[in-house]
Amino acid sequence: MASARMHAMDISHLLNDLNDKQREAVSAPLANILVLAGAGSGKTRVLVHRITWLIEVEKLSPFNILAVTFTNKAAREMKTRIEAMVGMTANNMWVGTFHSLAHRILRAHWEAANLPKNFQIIDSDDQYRLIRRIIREKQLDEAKWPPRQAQWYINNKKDNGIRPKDLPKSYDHFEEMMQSIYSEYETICQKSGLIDFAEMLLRTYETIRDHKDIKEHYQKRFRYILVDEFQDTNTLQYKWLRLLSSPNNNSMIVGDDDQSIYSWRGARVDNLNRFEKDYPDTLTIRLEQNYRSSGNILSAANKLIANNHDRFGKNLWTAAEEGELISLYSAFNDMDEARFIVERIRKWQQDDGRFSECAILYRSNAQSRILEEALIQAGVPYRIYGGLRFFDRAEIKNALAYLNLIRHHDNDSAYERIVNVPPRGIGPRTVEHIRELSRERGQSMWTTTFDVVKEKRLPARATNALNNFLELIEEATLAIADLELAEVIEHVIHHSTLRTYLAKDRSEKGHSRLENLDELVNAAGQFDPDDIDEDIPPLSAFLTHAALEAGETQASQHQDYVQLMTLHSAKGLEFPLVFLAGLEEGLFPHQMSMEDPNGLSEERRLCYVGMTRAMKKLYFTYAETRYLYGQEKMQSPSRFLSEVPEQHIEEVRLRTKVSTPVSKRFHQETSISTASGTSLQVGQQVTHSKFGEGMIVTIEGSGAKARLQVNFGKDVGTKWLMAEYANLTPA
DNA sequence: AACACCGCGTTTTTT
DNA sequence: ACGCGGTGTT
Repeated sequence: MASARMHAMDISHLLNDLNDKQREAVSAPLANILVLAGAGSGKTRVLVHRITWLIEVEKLSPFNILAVTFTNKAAREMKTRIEAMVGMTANNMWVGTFHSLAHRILRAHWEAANLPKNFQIIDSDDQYRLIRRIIREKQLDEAKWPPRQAQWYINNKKDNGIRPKDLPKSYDHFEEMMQSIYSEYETICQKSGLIDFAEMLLRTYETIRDHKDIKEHYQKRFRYILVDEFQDTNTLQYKWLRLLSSPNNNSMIVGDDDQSIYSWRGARVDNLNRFEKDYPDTLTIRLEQNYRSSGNILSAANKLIANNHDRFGKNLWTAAEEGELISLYSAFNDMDEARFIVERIRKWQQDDGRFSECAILYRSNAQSRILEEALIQAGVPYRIYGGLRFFDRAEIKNALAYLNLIRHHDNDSAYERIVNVPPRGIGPRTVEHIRELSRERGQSMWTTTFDVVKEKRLPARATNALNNFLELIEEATLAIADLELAEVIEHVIHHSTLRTYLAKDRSEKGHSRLENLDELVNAAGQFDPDDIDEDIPPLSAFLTHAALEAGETQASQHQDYVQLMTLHSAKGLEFPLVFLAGLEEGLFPHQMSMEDPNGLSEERRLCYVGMTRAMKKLYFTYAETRYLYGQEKMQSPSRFLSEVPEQHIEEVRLRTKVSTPVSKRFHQETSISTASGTSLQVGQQVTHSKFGEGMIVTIEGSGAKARLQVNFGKDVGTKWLMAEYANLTPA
């Protein structure tokens, strides 16, 4: 390696414009390396430069490198940037998500994996439907045995590498039932050659583990393995990576324990520690210089996250100037909060800022509606990031199900989805009959449908309808043989009457569904089958693409929209102007996370993630009252606000009203005495001359300026009153 | 098959 | 409050 450097090779483009730590990581020896990369510390840059270094300096072939990410977006970005640097298309380098890589391995070793060659992917929606069907067939009460719960149980077991056969016999009723559903689910999937997302990883893991030749092949091939967002790996993903490593290869993992926000879906931050222990001679490098946020924002974020324990410990610093203070706005209610945010965004835009530089971040999706209303009212263009993705839309999934069924007639999952969509007289009874018979005979529903028609087992009407369906699919199968991918999809959408069916719906929704179908045809036209695999038919490649990649919902870069998203979806992004909305106890930190300390720490990390998205200016907002679940609720400021030192915050003053410093407001008064000498306290019953009897809900401030919130019951509702004038008497 | 009504839950999301 | 999914009615 040293000799490589002695040559007159120009490596300046690899190391210039990097700080010392980044350079250390990029040019590190071929060893196991843990890069603790703080928010905005340039980790993608380091990964990309590192890979280029491996190729150009260490002379590794791209063939010998494996780079793993969590999202397709991250994989794509990495690929693009590597290609730009290396100056060639590193086609034989594996860069992808855990799932896409697993899928690739399963395709190559389908026999060893005990899968049919044409195994199909089912997404979580398909999985849910299948589980629901199993529960129904077991004649169980869905209310008592929610499919969601069973789905969670199954995925959780798989994520921990546990098969039904590994489960100990249990006499717990619930456990027993879940086991039997899991077992049945596994049988059906195996029989029909279906794999869900968790299965992709588990099956790959088992295949590699149980086949020495395959294991050695990959261990030898992947001389260097790089993993991004390591704090998000789950147990199985860790074991999966562990299996690929050997004494002859090394790994570089990049992660940030402070940005671990996915423990609820199985991510184990602890894997960072395990790496240090399990991988020999690990070199740990900390990237602590932040290139994103101004000084104030960063210090505030550092102070907040310092309240968490068991951290690896990092101290992010920046060379940037202090910048503006964080502004805090205490809104009267959620509408006021939205109004304020929109007003500030307009101001930003009037000062030559762009809408697309603004992001409104919130804890839960329910918060978006009121923000949207305010944005619409003000005529500010916005986009909601996240939500239903393109390939998840029902109309798209229906069209894809047709294609799946045409491609693989035995795909029962696809069959069930569209056998009666659009409605063609094949009702639940008929489908039930076929399902039943298909199980008895151990053949697919498609094949069974043939039998049912041939044997005339059903009334003429149903038989007829089924026959039409068979003909439709067969006709399409023949017709598409010579068509281009986009034409195939167009043909299917047309002949399945999906399009005319949707066209009947004149509403805006129906209209957008039609547009989505057009977009699907369009997407197929743009699709490059080589992205998946050179060796499989374009249609199969496209279906795989659709299954593995949900499709972007992101606003196009060129359009000027305000970005709305949850804090979770904001990870990895940055914006000049950021609003953190709804900083209220119970909302953020969320009620569901407040009971256990780990939950609370994760909420705090989430807050940290949110704050560190901001480059120039950060706003905190909260509302004193908010509509939640149809009820107006009193809210108190989030504890996270009090964890940020006052020196970093400036309170936005309300119009003419002088507001109490937020630090004082955290400790809410519970009692006061009025000018007339009566003492009032929270929870007390009082009488008002006009509103009648009520109960004091909140007391704010003291003395002459004190405000009271009193609940006068159904007819009058809750009112804010000035203690001085309200003239309340104890009831 | 289309529509109306009822009851329930309601944090976060990728593949 | 609201929307979703399930059931029952026309």
